[in-house]
Amino acid sequence: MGIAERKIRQREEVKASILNAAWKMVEKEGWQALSIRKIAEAIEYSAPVIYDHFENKEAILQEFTRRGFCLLNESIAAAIAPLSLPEQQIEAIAHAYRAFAIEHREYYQLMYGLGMPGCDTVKQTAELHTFSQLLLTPLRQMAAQSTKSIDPYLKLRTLWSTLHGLISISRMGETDHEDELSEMVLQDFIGVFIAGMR
Amino acid sequence: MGIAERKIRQREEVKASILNAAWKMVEKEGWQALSIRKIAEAIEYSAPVIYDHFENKEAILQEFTRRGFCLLNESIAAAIAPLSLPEQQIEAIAHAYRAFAIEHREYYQLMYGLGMPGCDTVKQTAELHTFSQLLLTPLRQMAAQSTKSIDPYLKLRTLWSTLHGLISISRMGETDHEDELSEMVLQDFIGVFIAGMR
DNA sequence: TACTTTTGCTAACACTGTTAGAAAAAATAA
DNA sequence: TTATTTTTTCTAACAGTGTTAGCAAAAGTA
Repeated sequence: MGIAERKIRQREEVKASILNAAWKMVEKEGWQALSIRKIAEAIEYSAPVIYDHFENKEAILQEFTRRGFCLLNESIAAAIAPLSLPEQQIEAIAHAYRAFAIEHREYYQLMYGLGMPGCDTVKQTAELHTFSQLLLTPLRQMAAQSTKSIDPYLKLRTLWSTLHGLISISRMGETDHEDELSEMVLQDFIGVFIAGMR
Repeated sequence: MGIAERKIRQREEVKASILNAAWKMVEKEGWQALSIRKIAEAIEYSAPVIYDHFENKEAILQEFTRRGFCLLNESIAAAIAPLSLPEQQIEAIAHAYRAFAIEHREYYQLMYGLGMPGCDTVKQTAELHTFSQLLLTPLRQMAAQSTKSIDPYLKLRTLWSTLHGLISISRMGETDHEDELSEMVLQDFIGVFIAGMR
């Protein structure tokens, strides 16, 4: 009986179309404008149908948060893959992080709860662990090579904080050339950060 | 005719009670729970009265953002006042910033649009300029003393970014001892940051 | 064809910010 | 004091929001 399979397939098609429609809306009008009723209209179903696929609106945002971190992890993984020196890897991570935040504006906004009621969602995202490990590996290598006594977790936090802070502050900036400025700040920070670990 | 004066006084009493009621609600239930109707109920007026004092809900949030930056600026000014060495001042600023974010959780959340639809409000806050100047002064002094060629604006951004990132990332952390960790990260960063400017 | 299950819809609840227009209160003028 | 004008404040409504209960229709099974 392939009928059960078809039902599952159709179910997942609807689920995909929900996320699809939601994403289109976010791209056009931002997270604020996203509403269950508008998604329903876009997929040509009534609003309650959405609750057969997602527990609530939060769950939809959670799914996008997860996807965002997946994309970010892939970006970073790809950036460090061709490099072997931990210093170079750290620099590559920083640039990949910034590039992701600029390229995938909406994703980043949601992931870090900037102007959204999805702030508590992040810590429940499993992909965050992968992200940590991705940064931790080169930091551990550098800590091992260093003459100083260095805590890789501490450095992970410092690096991550500055990267995220850089994006956040840059986003609320007034000037038009925020991108160039953030590029320079990043370059400057990375230099000091790596020098501080040697 | 003291009657006009009394009217103005009464008007401002109502305005103050709006902000008062709003703040109490935020302290108890967070920014998400703040609603015009609930404020109206608390001050024992009908909802439209609020629009005689504030253009819209955003304007109320804007006012709190302004107040938040005032408080932060005062905190920082008080912290650097007894110190003369720019290095010490920068360190004091960093600790004052962190202390403010921890002590005035809700203020900080609003000021930087964490989980709130008041993200665009920040750049319209005049007090932000004072804040910049407060950090810029010791950074300029250090840049002048340094053998290197240092851009104080660049360093301002780096410092601010890391401070804000530190708070943000720490807030979405899972562990209970986030405060101790952020304290250590801050200490570590300040060391590297100041060393990098000498 | 009759029965059962799944699916999807309408209608409603309890909210939200915001505005128009009427009613009540207060201040001014006669 | 009475009449008029101005100011203040309210009720009611509009257009939304997320979410749920319960019914009708479609689809699958016997």
